[in-house]
Amino acid sequence: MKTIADRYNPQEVETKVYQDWEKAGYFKAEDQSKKPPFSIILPPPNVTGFLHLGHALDHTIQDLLIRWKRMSGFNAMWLPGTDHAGIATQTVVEKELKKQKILRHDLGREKFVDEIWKWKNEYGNRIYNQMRRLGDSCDWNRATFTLDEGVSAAVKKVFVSLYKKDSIYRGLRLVNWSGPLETAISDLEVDHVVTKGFMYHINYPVDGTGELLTVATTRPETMLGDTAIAVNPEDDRYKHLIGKTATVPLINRKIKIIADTYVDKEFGSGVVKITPAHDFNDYKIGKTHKLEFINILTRKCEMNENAGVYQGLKVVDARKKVLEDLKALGFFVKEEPHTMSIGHCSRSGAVVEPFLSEQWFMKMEDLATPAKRVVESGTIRFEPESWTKVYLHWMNHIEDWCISRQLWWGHRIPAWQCEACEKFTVAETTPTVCEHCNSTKLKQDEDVLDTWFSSALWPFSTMGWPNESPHSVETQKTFYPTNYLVTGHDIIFFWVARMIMMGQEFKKDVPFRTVYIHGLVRDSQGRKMSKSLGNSIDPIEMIDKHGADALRFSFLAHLFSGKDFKFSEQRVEGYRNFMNKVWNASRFVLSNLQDFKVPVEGVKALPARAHLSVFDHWIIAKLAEVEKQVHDALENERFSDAATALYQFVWNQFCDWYIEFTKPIMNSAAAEEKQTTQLVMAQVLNRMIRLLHPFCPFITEEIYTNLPIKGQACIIDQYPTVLNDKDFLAFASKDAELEVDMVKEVITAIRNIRGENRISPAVKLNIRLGVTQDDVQKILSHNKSAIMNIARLENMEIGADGDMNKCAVAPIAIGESRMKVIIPLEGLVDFNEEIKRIQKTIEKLEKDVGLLHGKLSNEKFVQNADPDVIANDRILLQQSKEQMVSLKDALTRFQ
RNA sequence: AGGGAGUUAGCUCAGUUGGUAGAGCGCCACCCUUACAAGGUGGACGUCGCAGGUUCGAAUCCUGUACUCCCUACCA
Repeated sequence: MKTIADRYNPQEVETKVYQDWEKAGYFKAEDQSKKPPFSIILPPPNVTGFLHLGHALDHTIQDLLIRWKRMSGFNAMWLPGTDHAGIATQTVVEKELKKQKILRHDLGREKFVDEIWKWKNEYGNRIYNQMRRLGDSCDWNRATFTLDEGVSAAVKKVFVSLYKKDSIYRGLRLVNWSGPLETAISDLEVDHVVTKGFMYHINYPVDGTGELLTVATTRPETMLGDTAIAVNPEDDRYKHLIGKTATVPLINRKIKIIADTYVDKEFGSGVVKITPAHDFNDYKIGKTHKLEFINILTRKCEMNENAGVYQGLKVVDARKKVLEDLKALGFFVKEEPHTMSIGHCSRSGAVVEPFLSEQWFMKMEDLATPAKRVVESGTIRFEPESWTKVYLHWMNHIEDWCISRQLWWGHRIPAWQCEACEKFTVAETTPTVCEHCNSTKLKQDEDVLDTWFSSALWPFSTMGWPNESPHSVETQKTFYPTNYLVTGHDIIFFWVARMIMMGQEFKKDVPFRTVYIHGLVRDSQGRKMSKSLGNSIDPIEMIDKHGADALRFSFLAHLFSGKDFKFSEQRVEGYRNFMNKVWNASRFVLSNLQDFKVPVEGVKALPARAHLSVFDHWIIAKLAEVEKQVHDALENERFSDAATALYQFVWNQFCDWYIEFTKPIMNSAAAEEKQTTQLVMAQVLNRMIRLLHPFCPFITEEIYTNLPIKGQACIIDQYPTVLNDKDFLAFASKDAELEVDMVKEVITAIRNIRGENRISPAVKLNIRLGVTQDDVQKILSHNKSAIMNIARLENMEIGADGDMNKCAVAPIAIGESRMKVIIPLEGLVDFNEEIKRIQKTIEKLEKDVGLLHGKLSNEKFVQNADPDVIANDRILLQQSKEQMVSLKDALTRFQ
């Protein structure tokens, strides 16, 4: 038998343990198996990214599920992957090249994309290796990248198929535009920042009347693109001007004065300039009133030829110049401070401009209908359930999705424009002739697809769809739909909803059964983790310092139904301590099994009932309890309940009591009794370690290797449940629970008196247990040595109360049993502390008695309350009264 | 503005059918008791946001209200 180090050192074991798992192939799932399938697809992190705490939380939950199911006899498959993350990756590589003074456009598309591939090949495995540090038990053979050939084929097939049924179309629309990146970006990539700016009031002369209309705007430079002025139709101040025209200062364009209820009479001046090509609201008005759309910006967000003399200026400079000129020409009225929220590009930091451009769109309404239905019907369940409403609310207000991006990194749109007829030919393979005019002059669209397009297909594209090879077919048959999708609530719309739609459309089935939504990881004060705040924490650093198991456990033990997770290193340290506790408890057991004869039946070996100590029966009862708690909690995704139940079993039952109770048996008892306890101890530890494994896999695997009774490896050994463990758990005993509770109460009472009277643990006490009931006397004398050992006693008498003169007294009542712990204090302490202690107890009892008496003398309570509750209260009242009497008596003995 | 969530100990949070409020951390005191000082034992600390209502009884159910957070859309 090996011995293990006296302090748990995660660094020493984690790498080795992980390599052993991987070498043995325990993470691999079978395409075909007699075992029931259980599958999870990992939300793919950015291929060039680092593992952050959000991933760590997300992965810990998934790994817990996978390991639990794997141990529970399932063909558990966890499919890892990485995302090409269009904008993010392109930006990173672009920045790197800039350091070498190389610009993207200098390289050209092909060479630049080659550079990104180089980057991907160099750093693409970094995050996988970080995942290994966390203990992720993914089936690495199935690892997929979003630009892999198979996934690309799926993307093309889906695009073409949706285009053919008119669900994908091309259109001129206003989109969020990032100037530095020269691309449209999704709403997800826009950060709204509350900014202090100004509201500028500007006069527009009304043609022919000599009147001036004062408009209020935060963006004076956009007046160069104005094509109307709008007022509220009910606004008496301006009613007479509706239908007339006004002149835009600086560029002298004649524009209509129109009426629209969108205009708020109370806000600003009640007059709004309309710039349909540069504002989302104005765009809508422009559409309804059929206004002209004048674009005044270039793709780099500089002023274009429509801006006249302002051409070439950046937006902010144009604003300055426009204001100067307005002042010079007398059109400027005033400026007022104004707070507004401005969209910024999350990648470049630049202000996002609404920009009119040709883009590809996906019609969402038809796709949304079946996707709503599967959630409404409960085929897909959100956990926590409240996200269902959020999801449906969004689906009911869904808008078409701009799927094209003006980037180079990503899935290029499979559409070819004809130079002759300008129409598009959309196909999975490069077409040779235009399908409209048979011209051969075709040019592929320059744009790539939004990253979320390929993500939407992820649950089935990773399983080989649409390839029809046997492997692909079997994989899909076995593992689709998956069981869980685990992710944060920030991407429900961008990802979860779209996967559901695509699953329905192309697989005619949901992509997953349960969507488990966890909160986002924040710092200990609840702030977002960000570089600028300097509060971000690297999970790898946490693993280096405290071990992966401690990090994982700290997540699982504090994961409360979808709430944001406030991370604190202190808490990780707490669970590091717990890991050490597990380690040392195991060490204790192993050191006491040196002479243990391993039964040939191994884990099936059962103790001979006759020789089981009451403590053995008791710990098995507690084990049965925790097995049930853990199972119920995991089945209901109450991960923190499971973690907490295990924590308490290990620390408060196994370590605090069972180990202490067994010490005397190990040291002095008869060989037969010792052997039985050894067997129970080995069996309980074995189960405890297996129960803990999905939560903290490394330490448990390492301990498991050293156990005398064990299977092949903890990771694939059976997960204990009250069902599959029933033979062993049959040794649990209710009587033993009652008996041990009694012993624990007595010991606690003695410790309590010791503590409050500050009697040193070094002082061995002489005590008396006042008991009149025969059966209670019997139980206590049975357990005399245990009590004496643990409570550190010199002598212990059991019998009548005797002389309680100058004694500390603690009454105990368990069920029908009554006893008193009586400790003579003469010569040990100053009595004042004990008098205070007793007085405090009496006060508490008086309060209780008053309360209970009040309740029980209330006729309505007696009439209406549950009989059990009444009976219980009656017993409590009687007990409290008895205890009060004996304590009052004890108190008089000090005078 | 619309939608969602929350308010319980100093901090982070449990509290499943209403029946005298719990855990971990932190704090205080005492202890190196032969697995563990990353430990042990004991202790202090709560008007359950506020106000009503239902009930014999409310942290829990109902109504109102204050505050906080998140999401979506944002007023030119």
